[in-house]
Formats: sequence, structure tokens, C-alpha cells
Amino acid sequence: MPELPEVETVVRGLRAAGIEGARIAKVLVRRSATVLGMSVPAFARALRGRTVVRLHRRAKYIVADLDDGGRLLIHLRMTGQLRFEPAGAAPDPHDRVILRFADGRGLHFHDTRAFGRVRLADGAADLLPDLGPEPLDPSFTAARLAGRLRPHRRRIKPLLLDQRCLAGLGNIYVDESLWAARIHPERRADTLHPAEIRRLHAAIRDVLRRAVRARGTSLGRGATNFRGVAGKAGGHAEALRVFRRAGQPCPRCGCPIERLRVAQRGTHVCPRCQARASATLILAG
DNA sequence: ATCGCAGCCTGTACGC
DNA sequence: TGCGTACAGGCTGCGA
Repeated sequence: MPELPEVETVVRGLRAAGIEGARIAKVLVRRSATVLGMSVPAFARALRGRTVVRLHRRAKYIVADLDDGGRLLIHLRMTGQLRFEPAGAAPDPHDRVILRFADGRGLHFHDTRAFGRVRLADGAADLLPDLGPEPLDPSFTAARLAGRLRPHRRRIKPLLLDQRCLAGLGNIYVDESLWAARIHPERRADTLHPAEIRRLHAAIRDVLRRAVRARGTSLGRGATNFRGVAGKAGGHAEALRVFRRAGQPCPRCGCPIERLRVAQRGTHVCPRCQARASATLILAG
């Protein structure tokens, strides 16, 4: 499941493949529901002839700035993959949208579960204004995280998954970050102490940076698994401490990892390192 | 404000 | 081996 590190890996792969400066010659939409916000003909018409000026990432969105000031947004959701195929390559049944470039190559948006979406945005408008801060941005400090968490009485895990609070985290990296910070996923956000928030802030950034360096996390071997632009799997699965490791020993204390359900999401914790109540509450009780 | 749930999808993992 | 079923999860929208 592409989260921030996987999307960042795809963006870097697309840049390395020379997407910046490439002109879109033809647009093929093979599944109309994948296109949001306008009709398929309008989408194809608006993109044809455009040149990708710059490619970047915001949260889990891939953003292509176009030479007419517009922006193409791509969200991979669960199983989306972007692959360059040579001229004349036959489309796969799961290719939802294909952008053919002037040099003949096709950028294939492959998405088995078809949750992924593309849409055109007005370049003048604020880009995705409802999203929270980028956790790897230098301006994202522990104090900023504290300010985002403090107003909420929600449990910390669903809050961290909420892209309006903080952008880019998904199920894998939330579980990994909470384990690293020794915080239980069901702790109420407004009960976290300053020291816990500092640990969480450091953990989120450390986990994400390591995952980006490893080119993302690929779990399993199926067609739904994450792949980069060149078809390569990410190397971060081996570095996971708790995610999908139920029953295996916690790398910190040896206690078996447990799997629970928090806000309808599979959730992995060390029951010893991640106490439900904070240490001071235990002492106070 | 926050929660749980349904829905969108289909490959994969599991039980029998 | 093969069948059926549950599950996985990012995100949205709904009602409680």
C-alpha cells in the first residue's frame, strides 16, 4: 500500500525516467471511473499536447505541473502502480489510464483493485488545501506536531491516519512510528505528554526517512504488491518492527507482538513497550 | 467532535 | 486440489 515513502519512490523513479519535459501526445482512459471531476473526453482533451514541467509529491498524491498552469494529480490508493512501457506495448487488463508521450513511451497507470484516481486541478488554486503538514518538511517540528494533536480527543492512531492532521502516513508507518515512540495506538491524543510527543515526532521522521532510503515497503509477492517505476520492489519490509509480525518477538523487549483492531484497521503493538496508559497514570493510580 | 460502518475493488490467504 | 469465504486497506460519505 503506497504511503509517503512509496509515493516518493515513484516520483523519483518518474523523474529519473525523464518525465519532466516530456510532452503528452495521447491519453487513453480504459476505466472511466478512475477519472475524477470531469468527463473522460474533457480529461483527455485537456491533457493532450501538454508538457510535464515539474513532478513532485504532496502527501500521497503524485503531482505533475503542466505547461498550461494546470496540474495532474494521481493517487495510487491501494494497488496503483506507474510503469513506463515502450512504444507499442500491449496494455494489461488492469491498466486504467495510459499517457502516451511524444517519444512513443506509454506511462501505464496499473491498478488491480481500481481504487486509484486521477484528476486535473487548477494550478492557480491551493493544492489540496485540506491536507496536514508534510512530516519530512523542515518546518515540521515537535511543537508543530503537538499543536496538531492537542485539540483532539481522538485516539492517536486514527488521528495520525487522518490526512488532514498529518499528511502521508498510512497503516504501516503509523504502527511502526507508534512502536518506536512506545505509545499505544488507543491513547487519546490530548493525553500525550510533551516527552511522548517529542518521541513520536522523532519516530515518524526516522521511520519515514529510513523507508524512503530503502525505496519503500513491499509486502508479499503478489500483483497487488508495491513496485517502483522500474518494477523493482522496495527494500523496507525487512526493517519493519511490528507490522505484520504478530506472534514474533518485539525487537526491543522480546515480548510477542500482538495484533488488534483499532478503528477498523489491523494494528500491531508490543503489549509491554506500548502500555495502554501513560507511565505517570500508572504511578498516579 | 468522534465513532462505526458501508462501499468502492479484487488478489490472496485461509478453512474445509 | 478445489471450492467458498473473509480479509486487506485509502478514502468518502452517512447516520449515530
